[in-house]
Amino acid sequence: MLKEGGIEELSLRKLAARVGVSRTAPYHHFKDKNALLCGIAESGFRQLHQMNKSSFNADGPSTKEKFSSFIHEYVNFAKANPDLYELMFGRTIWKQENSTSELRDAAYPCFQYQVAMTREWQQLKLLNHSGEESALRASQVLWGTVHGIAKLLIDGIYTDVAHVEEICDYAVDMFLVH
Amino acid sequence: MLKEGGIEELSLRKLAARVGVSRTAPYHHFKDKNALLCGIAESGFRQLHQMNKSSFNADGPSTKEKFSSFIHEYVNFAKANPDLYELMFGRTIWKQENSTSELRDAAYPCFQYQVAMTREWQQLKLLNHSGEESALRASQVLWGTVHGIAKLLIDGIYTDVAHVEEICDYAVDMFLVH
DNA sequence: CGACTAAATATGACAGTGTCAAGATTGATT
DNA sequence: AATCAATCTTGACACTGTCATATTTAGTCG
Repeated sequence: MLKEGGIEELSLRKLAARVGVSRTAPYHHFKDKNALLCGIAESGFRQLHQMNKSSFNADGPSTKEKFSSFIHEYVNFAKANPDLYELMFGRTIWKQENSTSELRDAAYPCFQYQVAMTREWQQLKLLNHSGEESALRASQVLWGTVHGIAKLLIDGIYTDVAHVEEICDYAVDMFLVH
Repeated sequence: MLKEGGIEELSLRKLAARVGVSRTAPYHHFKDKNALLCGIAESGFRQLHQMNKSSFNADGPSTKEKFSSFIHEYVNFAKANPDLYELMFGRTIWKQENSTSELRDAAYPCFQYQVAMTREWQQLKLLNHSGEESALRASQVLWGTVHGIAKLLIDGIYTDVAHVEEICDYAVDMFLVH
C-alpha cells in the first residue's frame, strides 16, 4: 500500500479490509497505527544498514570508489523506495516521542555505521577539510547532503530524478580533496 | 497554530472556530485546505528569498563570509520556524500536482537565486571541485546539504539543535577550497 | 432611499479516519 | 473435557475535509 499510494493513502481500515479482517484486528498486533509505521520503518533501516555494510566491506573497489558508491547507493535507495524513505525519515515517526524503542534500536546502529565509515575516509585523508577533524561532524554533513538530495528528488523540488547520477557525482567531487 | 502544534494539529475546523466563523467559511477564501497551506508556504518562500538577498548583497563581509552566512542563516531559518519549513518543503504540498501556481511563482525565483549565488562563489574559485563546473549541480548539492541538515535537526534525528553552528561551520569548511 | 447583486457566512450531511470498550470465537495446553 | 489466553468482531465516539443548499451581510446603482 505504501508503494501504491504513499503514506497518506495507507489507512488501517483499508489495510485490514485488504487482508480480510475487521478494522480493529491490527490493534492486537500493534499498539497504534504509529507502532505499525515504526515497524515498517524499522525494516527499512535494517535494509539500509545492510546495504551500507556490504558496500563498504566489498573487496575490489578502492576506498575512493566506495565513498562514491555510498553516495550513489544511498540516494538511489531513496529513489527506489520513495515512500519507505519518506516514512523512515519523516516527521510522522520522529516528532515528539512517536518513535518506538525498537525503531531506535534499528536506526541508531545504522547512523553509527555511517559515522564509522566517515571516520575511515577521514583518516585516509580523502575528504576536503582544513580545521580539526571530527568524524561525527563530517558524517552529519555528509549524511545531511545525501539526505537532502534524496528528499529534494523524492518530493520533486527543483531537481529531476533523471539527473540523480550526475548530482551524486558532483557531490562526490565537491567532497573529495584534490 | 502551525507554531503551536505543527502541521498535523492544523485543522480547518479548529482554525475556523478560533477565528469565530463556521467550518466552511474558509472555503470562500481558499479552494482547499491545500490551497491555504500553499498560501502559508508561499509567504515562507518570500521570507527565505528576502533573507538570502539581503545577506548576499550586504557590503562589509567578504564573499567567503557571505558563503558561511548563507549556510548558517538557511539552517537557522529552518530551526527558528520548524513547522513552516516542514510545510514549505514537505511532501504535503509538493507531491503530485498539489502545489499552486502561486506557490511555484514564489518558490522558483528563490531556488534560482541560490543558483545565482553559487555561480558567483564558483567563479571566485571558492568551492572545492575538480571537474567541469556547473552552477546548477553545485547549488543542488549545496542546497541538498543545508536542506538535509535542516531536516535532520528539525526532526531530531541523530543531530542535536544545540550543535547547529558547529555543524554549519564544519559544512562550510568541507566545501571551501583549501 | 430602495433594489439588486455579489461576497461572505452558516447549517446539514456524507464519507472517511483512528481508537476504545465489550463481547464472541478460536486453538492449544493442562 | 475444561480452561485460558490469543485473536477477532461489532458498536460507538470524536474527529477530519468537503459538498450542496440556504441565509445573512455589505456595497453599488438608478
